[in-house]
Amino acid sequence: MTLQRSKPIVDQIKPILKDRIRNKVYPPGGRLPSESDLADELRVSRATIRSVLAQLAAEGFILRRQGDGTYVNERIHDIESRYGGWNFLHLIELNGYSSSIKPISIEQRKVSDVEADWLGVATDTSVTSIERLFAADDIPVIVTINVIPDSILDGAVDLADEYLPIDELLKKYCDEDITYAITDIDAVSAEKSVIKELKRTIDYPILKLTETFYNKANQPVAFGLSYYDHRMLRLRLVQPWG
Amino acid sequence: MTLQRSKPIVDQIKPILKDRIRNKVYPPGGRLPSESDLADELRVSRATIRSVLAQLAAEGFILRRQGDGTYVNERIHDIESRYGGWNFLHLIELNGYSSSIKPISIEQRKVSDVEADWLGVATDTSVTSIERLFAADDIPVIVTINVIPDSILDGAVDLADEYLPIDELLKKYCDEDITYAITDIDAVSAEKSVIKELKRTIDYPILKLTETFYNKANQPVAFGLSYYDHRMLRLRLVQPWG
DNA sequence: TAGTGGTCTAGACCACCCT
DNA sequence: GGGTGGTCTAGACCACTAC
Repeated sequence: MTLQRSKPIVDQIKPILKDRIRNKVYPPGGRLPSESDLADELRVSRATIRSVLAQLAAEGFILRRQGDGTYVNERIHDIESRYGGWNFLHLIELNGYSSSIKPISIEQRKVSDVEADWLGVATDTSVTSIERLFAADDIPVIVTINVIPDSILDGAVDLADEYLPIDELLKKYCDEDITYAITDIDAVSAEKSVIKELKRTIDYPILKLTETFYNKANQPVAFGLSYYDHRMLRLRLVQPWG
Repeated sequence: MTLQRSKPIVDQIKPILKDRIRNKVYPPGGRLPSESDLADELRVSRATIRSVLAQLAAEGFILRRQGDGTYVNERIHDIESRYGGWNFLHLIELNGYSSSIKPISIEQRKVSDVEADWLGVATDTSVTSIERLFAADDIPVIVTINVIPDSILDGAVDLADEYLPIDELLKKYCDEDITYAITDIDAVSAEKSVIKELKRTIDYPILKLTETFYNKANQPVAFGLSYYDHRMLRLRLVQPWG
């Protein structure tokens, strides 16, 4: 195991430890080696190890107890099924289903009022809208509509890229990196347009996620509306306290 | 401004910078002093300052750009209204409403099946259940039911403590600190029992939050069910990317 | 008491942005 | 080029837990 200088050491070590947890080299509920031991083994400073462990703790993978040790959180075997990060395909797989994605439409059109508001653009702005359906074991569970202003889009979106998550689309077509996202969560009765895609009976509520994505310059670069059938796929948050 | 040695410096500096942002010493969208300048001013090392700034960035308050500077995120003036942290009274205030809390009941009873499942206890376990109503401008918006196993409770809960958030209750009556919480989010039709408290028409969906709280030993110490009227109070997440 | 994680320092070098 | 944040090191001391 050799560490390269090109990539941050932290980003190289994190997947190593994640793999060890996944492969039960460090078994569920079991203790990890001490910071010093890990630092020695991986030939890095203790501060670097600490930085990695802090990230894993923030994500809930490990629990740290002063004077005691660092332990694998056995309750979070499916921790990546939590909200945040946002790759629906991955999310579905991690919940034990086979995932598939079905493009519904790609079109250029004027923004809606809601979209213009969140994106902070004029109401006659042209956008590219991508509507997609995610299925778990071929059962439709999520419908998403993503909207990107044409002004930042570098060319038309290739139909072959319909499966790409929003952050990769932005990277590929706008060279934009998402810095953070704001999500509002609502409960809604399944509207007719949505019901059609989700193929469910009309009378039970689903979750509506209203997302806005910002770049490094703090400008909104994309907007998303997702209808989420939580009966198949739980929307789960892990919140470190304090 | 003198820093004490007793409390971690990071925890002393963080509120200082937060205050400066709130009081617009560092105006919205404006730039903070460089890490070195802050380190000099506050008489700490750059690493310490960086640790504070990393926390503020993770919470969305500031944006950091390599080679450029650190900026106040003007979009997050109401950032504390995001989910996580979990003090509903505070949340309501930050949304610009006057907040109030109305205890509905405190009782000792057997756990329900759902509660027993989440808490990992036997079905005949005795628990203390606290049901409360939170109002914004006197309009009921949240109903919460918190459940704590009597086995870890140190004495009966005083009626005067009904206004305490769950983490403070656990601290006071069990001497337990919450390490993390897992929350599942559902959309539900307002059930009759809930409707009664929320005083709404029956036919629109609300959010149901199912929370389990864990201590340092990774044992569930409390369970909560909250019904959340998102029409008055948005449920908002801020997600740092990457 | 030994070993753990928690905090903090001082300094180095790098990547990046702006002018 | 000069300043910024990003990464990393080596070492120190402290607070806490388990034994």
